[in-house]
Amino acid sequence: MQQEVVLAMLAKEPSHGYQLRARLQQALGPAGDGMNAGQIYVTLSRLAKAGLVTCEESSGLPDRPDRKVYALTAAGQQRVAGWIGDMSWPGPGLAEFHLKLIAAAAGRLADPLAIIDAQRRELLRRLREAQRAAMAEEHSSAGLLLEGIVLRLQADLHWLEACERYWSGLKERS
Amino acid sequence: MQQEVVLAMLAKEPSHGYQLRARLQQALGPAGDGMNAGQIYVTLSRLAKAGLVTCEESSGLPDRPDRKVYALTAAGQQRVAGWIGDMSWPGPGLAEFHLKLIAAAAGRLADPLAIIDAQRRELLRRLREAQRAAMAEEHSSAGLLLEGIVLRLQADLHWLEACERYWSGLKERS
DNA sequence: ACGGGCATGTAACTGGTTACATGATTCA
DNA sequence: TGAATCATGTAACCAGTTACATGCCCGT
Repeated sequence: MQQEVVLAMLAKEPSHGYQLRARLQQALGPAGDGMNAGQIYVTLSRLAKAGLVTCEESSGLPDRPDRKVYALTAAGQQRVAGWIGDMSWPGPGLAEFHLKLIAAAAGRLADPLAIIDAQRRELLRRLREAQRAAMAEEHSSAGLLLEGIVLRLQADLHWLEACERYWSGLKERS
Repeated sequence: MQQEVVLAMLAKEPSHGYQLRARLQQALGPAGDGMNAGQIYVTLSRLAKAGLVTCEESSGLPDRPDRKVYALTAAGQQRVAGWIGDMSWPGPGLAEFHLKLIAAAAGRLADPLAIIDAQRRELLRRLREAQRAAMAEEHSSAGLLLEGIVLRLQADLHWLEACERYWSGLKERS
């Protein structure tokens, strides 16, 4: 579980580990399977050690198990803000960007539509760059690879359109 | 640098580190930038420690710098074969699959067209699965994410077509 | 010969992943 | 009650990455 993702989930509100995990799975749906349960706690403890997160015993009910409530520190909030502003496209998967939008909207940190727009500009830039490189490498093996990269970028741009429709629909309904 | 990639480059013939790096960069072209030079040696030494690779001093010319020639062991060849046969689609990037085809063709380990075909079947299977899941999650945030996954899978399938054209062109010319 | 760049190699850091431990909750 | 499961937490492992060390090569 990437640290940024956990931080972003925490940006909405201080939570227990299982709450974070539940929200994560709800946001990702079936695409979010295959992640180890204990992973989130590893990440949380490392974030705490790095000072991005504080951890308090939830002393609400005396006989409850000793759960810990995690909350962002100032440094943590800063890192989340930086992450949201970072427009380098997440190669590995779309989930990261998707969670970024959700976190930005839930924590009222930024306007999802603005993020989508900035991301589109960045993606278009890369697309042009890849297309230019593909021209130069035509009919070589590297050119073939570039063709694939171009196709993926175009698919991602189409997905951004879908994101825009989704989030603008949510916005006008609020 | 993923270990499998280095092993695959080594499958063609025993080589020095810089030969591997050069071949890698030629195969990837501009898409292969941004990798640290020393990375390959880290990987090679770890592979040697794991017994997948042997390392001999190149005692060809006596006064040359003491380069090391790396070669696959039987276990290493087995791992490469397993990697080539593994049809789980490489999420992170297309480069891995691309290198797989190159390695298979160069080492005469498998027919690239057969790999492409098997990969297409697997991709189609995942596409159907994602589309079915997307139906169930319509208009939820998870559904949006699934839509993106579908678009990427379709793009990858189109790229496979391009791969097929490329490799079948190479084949008939040989 | 000397300085910069390059091929090579090594050590340490980081972060994701796995495996397992512990106590609580639920259900037969 | 006792087994199964779950929420939580910890320790260790592994691989990718970075930073740096070393020694050769080449141009001036």
